[in-house]
Amino acid sequence: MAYEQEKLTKNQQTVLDLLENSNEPLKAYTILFDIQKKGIKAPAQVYRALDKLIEIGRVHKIESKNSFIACNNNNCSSQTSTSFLICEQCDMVIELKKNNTSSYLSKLSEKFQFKYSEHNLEIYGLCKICNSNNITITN
Amino acid sequence: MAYEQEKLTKNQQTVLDLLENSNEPLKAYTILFDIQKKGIKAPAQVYRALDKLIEIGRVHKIESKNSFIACNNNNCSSQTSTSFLICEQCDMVIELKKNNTSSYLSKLSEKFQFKYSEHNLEIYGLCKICNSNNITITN
DNA sequence: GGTAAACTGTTATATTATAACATTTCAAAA
DNA sequence: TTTTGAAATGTTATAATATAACAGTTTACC
Repeated sequence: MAYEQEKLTKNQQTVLDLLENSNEPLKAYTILFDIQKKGIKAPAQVYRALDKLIEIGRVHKIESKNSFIACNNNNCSSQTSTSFLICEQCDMVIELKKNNTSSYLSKLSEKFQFKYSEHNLEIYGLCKICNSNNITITN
Repeated sequence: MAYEQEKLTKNQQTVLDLLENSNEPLKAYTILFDIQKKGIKAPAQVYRALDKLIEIGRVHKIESKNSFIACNNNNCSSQTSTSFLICEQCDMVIELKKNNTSSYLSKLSEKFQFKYSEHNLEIYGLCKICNSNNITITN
């Protein structure tokens, strides 16, 4: 464990701390609001920190929600391909590791004579907990 | 062929015509600019037409590009799950049919005790033409 | 210690999207 | 064939998301 991680600056660390302690993806302006007490006052500061964190693989963007989430994979660094399971009910997100999907997507691309480079995959549905709650309620 | 299609209104048809004649996904404000000569003057008009076209499955949104593309599947109606191959070089997009991915994604979700409902999949890479051009150029 | 690259703080602005509301269209029920 | 109600329209205003630009500061490192 404990990969060598790039050292973060104050703003980057502040944004990452917030994301790592969140149970769901956060929007940029939510982040801004939540860390104003730490001296970050402008959107550009948040977006810059996010850009860097994304670049080094510590944070990912969930495109369909304009939201950001801390990476939960130790060795995601510089990975631009992401796959998420997103619970429609509680907003919890599970991040899948690249090896769960990349080879399949690469092969799928080949069928269309398309050279795979990277991907975003956002799967919506119900997490285990919400699904079992629903079953209980509706029976 | 020739599925019974829901009848479109003037604005919806105008927006759809533009998208169907485009070689790449278009942004909402590009659409607005391109159809101002047809009497559509405000963003809300474009977004309303897009919302409806998306709802009935004639148009899809490519989330990572904030762009819209006409559906090239005759029977996509009411389908919210989409999969695209997007060429990084020429912006061409191939839309995959649902049966290419859904069962795989559904099974993948199950491994994480997650109940699949729908998905967005955006694969980036090189289309056949751009890929072969590149090979030619770089050799 | 000099210096280049990266980061910061700040103001302004661009881009993407929706709210709100009065009016019009149009198909289908009375 | 009226009426009526849901959907669509035109319009103005504003919200939400994101970037540009620039001067000043910190940091790594030679």
